[in-house]
Amino acid sequence: MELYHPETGLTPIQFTISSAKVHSYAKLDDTMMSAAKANVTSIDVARLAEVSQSAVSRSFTPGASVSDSTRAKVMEAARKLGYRPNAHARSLITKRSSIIGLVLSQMENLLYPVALDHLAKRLQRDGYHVLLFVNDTPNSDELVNQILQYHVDGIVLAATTLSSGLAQRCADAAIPVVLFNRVMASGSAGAVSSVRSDNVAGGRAVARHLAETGHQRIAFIAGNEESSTNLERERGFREGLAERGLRIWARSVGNYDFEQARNATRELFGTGLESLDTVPDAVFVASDHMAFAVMDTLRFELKLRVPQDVSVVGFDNVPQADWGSYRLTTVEQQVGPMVEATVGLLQRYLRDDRPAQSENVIVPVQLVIRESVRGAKPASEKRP
Amino acid sequence: MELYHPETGLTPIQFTISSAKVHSYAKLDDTMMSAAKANVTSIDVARLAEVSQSAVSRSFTPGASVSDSTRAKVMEAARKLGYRPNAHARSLITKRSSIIGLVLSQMENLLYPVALDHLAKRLQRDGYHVLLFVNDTPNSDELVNQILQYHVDGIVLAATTLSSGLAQRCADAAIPVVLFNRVMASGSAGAVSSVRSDNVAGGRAVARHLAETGHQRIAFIAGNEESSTNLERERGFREGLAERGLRIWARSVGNYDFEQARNATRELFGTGLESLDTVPDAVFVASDHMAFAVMDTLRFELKLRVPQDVSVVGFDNVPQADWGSYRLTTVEQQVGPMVEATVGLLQRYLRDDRPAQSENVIVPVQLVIRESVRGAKPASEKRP
DNA sequence: AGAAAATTTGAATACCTATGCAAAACAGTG
DNA sequence: CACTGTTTTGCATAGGTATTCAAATTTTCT
Repeated sequence: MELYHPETGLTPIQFTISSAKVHSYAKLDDTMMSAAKANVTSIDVARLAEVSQSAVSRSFTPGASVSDSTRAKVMEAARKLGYRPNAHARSLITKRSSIIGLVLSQMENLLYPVALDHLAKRLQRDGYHVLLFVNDTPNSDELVNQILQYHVDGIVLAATTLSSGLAQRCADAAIPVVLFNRVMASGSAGAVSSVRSDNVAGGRAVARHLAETGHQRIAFIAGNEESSTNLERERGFREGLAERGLRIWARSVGNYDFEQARNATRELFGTGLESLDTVPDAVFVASDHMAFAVMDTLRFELKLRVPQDVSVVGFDNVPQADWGSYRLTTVEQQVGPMVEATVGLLQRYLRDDRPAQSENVIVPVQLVIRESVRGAKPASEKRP
Repeated sequence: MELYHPETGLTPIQFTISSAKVHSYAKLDDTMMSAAKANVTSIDVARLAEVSQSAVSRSFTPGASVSDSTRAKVMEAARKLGYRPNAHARSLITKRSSIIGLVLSQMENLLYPVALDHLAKRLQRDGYHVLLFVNDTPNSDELVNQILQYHVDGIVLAATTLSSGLAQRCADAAIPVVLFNRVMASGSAGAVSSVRSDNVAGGRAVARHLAETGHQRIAFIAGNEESSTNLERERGFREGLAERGLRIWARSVGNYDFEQARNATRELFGTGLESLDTVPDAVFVASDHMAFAVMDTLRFELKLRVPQDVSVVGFDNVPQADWGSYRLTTVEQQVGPMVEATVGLLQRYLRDDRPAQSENVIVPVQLVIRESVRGAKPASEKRP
C-alpha cells in the first residue's frame, strides 16, 4: 500500500495497487484468446468463415437474405473471434444510431430517477439506449450541439426548467422530440409533442378532497412558477376550489426546491402561531419532494402536527411518499404508462414520417389517500 | 380533441392533437433555413467556404494546423449551414467515441442517482457523455454485447449485484473498466480497477461510536451478503466492536432492499417486546435506504422510540438522511471525490496504456452524527 | 532579396458496415 | 431435361470524417 495523489487534485486518498497478476491468455483456448483482440472487423470474420464481407453483414442483420448454412458458419467464426458489429460504422450508413438522447436537469426530484430507470429499461428492450445529457448550465446552445453531434434517433426532454428553444432547435434538425412531464408554452412557434400527466385533473382532485374533508384555509406552495406542470396543477386546484366556493387562502413559492419549500412553509406559518385559526389548515404542495420539506418543517420546527393541525397533500407519488414517517396523500403520476406513451410516440415518429401536428398525450392521474389529511379515510392501496 | 389508443396497448388515455401550425421556414433568413436541413457534411461546408474538406475537419479539431483566416471562413460557413461534425464518422476513424458506458442495476438506493448526476456532469465538462445500461436481466452476456457494440471509451460499473464476469469480459476487450463502489472478489483472475469508500473504516467508526455511547446489545442488518460493500462494512464493524470487547449481538439480512429490511427488523425485534432488555439497543444498517425502513418499522409498527429505545446508524449519507423525520447518524460516502477519482482513473487509462496492475482507490469516509443514536451529541454539520 | 525554415493546404486514403445490382446457385414445374 | 421463378451470394460503393504526405504558401533570418 502506498500513498498517492490522484491527478485530479483530490484531498489525500488511500491508494493501493493490488498485486494481482495480469491475466495471461497463453493457455486459454482460441475462443477466449481472440476475444482479447481489440478490433475484429467483419472482414476478419469473412476470411475465417470463407465467405464475403456482405455475408457477414447480412448474418447480423435481422431479416436479411442469407441461407441458414452460411449464417451458421458466420456466427461460428464471429464467436471464435469475439466479433461484434461496430455501432458507429453501422449508424453511419443506416443513418440510425439506436440512441435516444435524454435531457435531465433536476435529479433531486425523486420522480426522475424512477422515470429514468423505466425509460432505460424500456428502450433497452427494443434495442435502443439512453445517452444522458445533464443540463447544468443554462446555456442550451452548447447542449444542442452536443446532442446533434451524436445523431440520436430521438430526444426525450425531461427537464422542467428547460428553455423551449432547445426543443424547437432539435425539432428543426429533424429529430423527433418528446417532452416528458412538461409541455411547450402555447405561444411558441413550433409544435413539439409531449407526454404529461393530467395535472389539471390532479389539482382539481386535491381541491375536492380537501374541501370534502372540511378544510377552510387552504394554502398552495407552488413549484417553478413558469413551468407548465405548476401552472396546470395550480389552475386545476383553483378550479376545484371554486367549484366548492373556496379559493386559495395563502400562497407561496418553493420552486421545486427542498430548501425553498422550507422557507415557503415558514412564510405561510411562521407568524400568528399563537392561534391555529390564523394559519392555513391545509397545504397543497406542487411536488412530493417539496411536501416532505413542508412536513418536516411543520412538525419539527414549527411544532405543528400533521394531519391534526395541518393537512398536507403532494404531487407525484414518489416511493418516499409511502414511507411510514410521511404517509403522504398525493397525486400519482403513473410513470409506467408515461414512459410507455413516450416510447410509443418516438417509435412511430421513427417509423413513419413525423406528423405535421404535435401530439400531446395526457396520462390520467389518481389521488392516493394516505394519512396526511385530517378526516380522510385511507383507501386500501391495493385496489381490486 | 379526440380519443386515441397509443399503439402500446395502454389503458385509455386522453390524447389531443394540437392545432398548432407547422413552422414555416419560407420567410426566415438563410441561417435558420439551412439549420433545418438534416445532414450537412463537411464537404458542404468546404464548398461554401471555398476550401478543402480537410480544412473543415481541421477547423473543428483543436490544435490542428489551420490558419486563423481559413478557420474563420470555415466557421462562418458552418454556422450558416448549421453544420456539426458527425460523431459516428469521427469515432470510426479516431477510434474514440467520447462515450463512457455506465452500468447500473439498482436505482432504488438513492446514492446512485446522486452519483449518476455527478458523473454525467463531470464527464460532460470534459466532452464525454454517459451511455446508460440498466442491468435488469441477470444475463450479462447480452449486456456486454450491447456495450461493446458502441465502442465506448470506458466503462463504469456501479452495479453492486453485478457478476464479476462482466467486468472481466469488458477488460478483455481492451476497454478500461472502473468499478464504482464495489471491488472484485479477490479470487477472480483478472485485475479490474475500482473506486470505493473506506467501508472497513466506516464500519469501525460506527462500532466505536455505538460503544462509546454505551450500547450493549448491538445488532447488524446486512445488505447483499456477497457484495464487497457489505463484507467490508461488516468486517470493520466486527473489528471495531472487538476492540471494545463487544461482538454482534444479533444479525439479519436486508439485501439492500426496503421491504426485506422491514422483515429483518421484525425478525430482530418482533419477539420479546415485553421487555426492552431482550431486544437490541442499537442497529447498524448497511445502507441508509434500508435504515429508513428500519426506523419506520421500529417507530410505527413496533412502537419503539428512536433513539431513546433503539439507536440506528446507516451508511451512505444520502440526502434523505438529513430530513427532519430521520436525522440519521450515518457514514458519509463522498460522492464528489469518488466520481473525481473514477474520472481520473479513466482518463489516465485513455491517455496512457492501461497499467498491468489494477488500481484500487479508497476514498475516506466520515461519520456524520445526527440524532438517531442515544447519548451522542450531534456535531455541527459545518466543520471549520 | 534570397535561402531556409516553418506553417498551411489539398489530394488521397482508411475507418467499418450496409445495400443495390447483377451473377450465380437453387428449387419447382411440366 | 429445359425452363421459369426464387433465393443466395459477392462485388463495388457510399456514408462522413481524420490524417498522412507531399506540395504550396508564408514567415524568418541573414
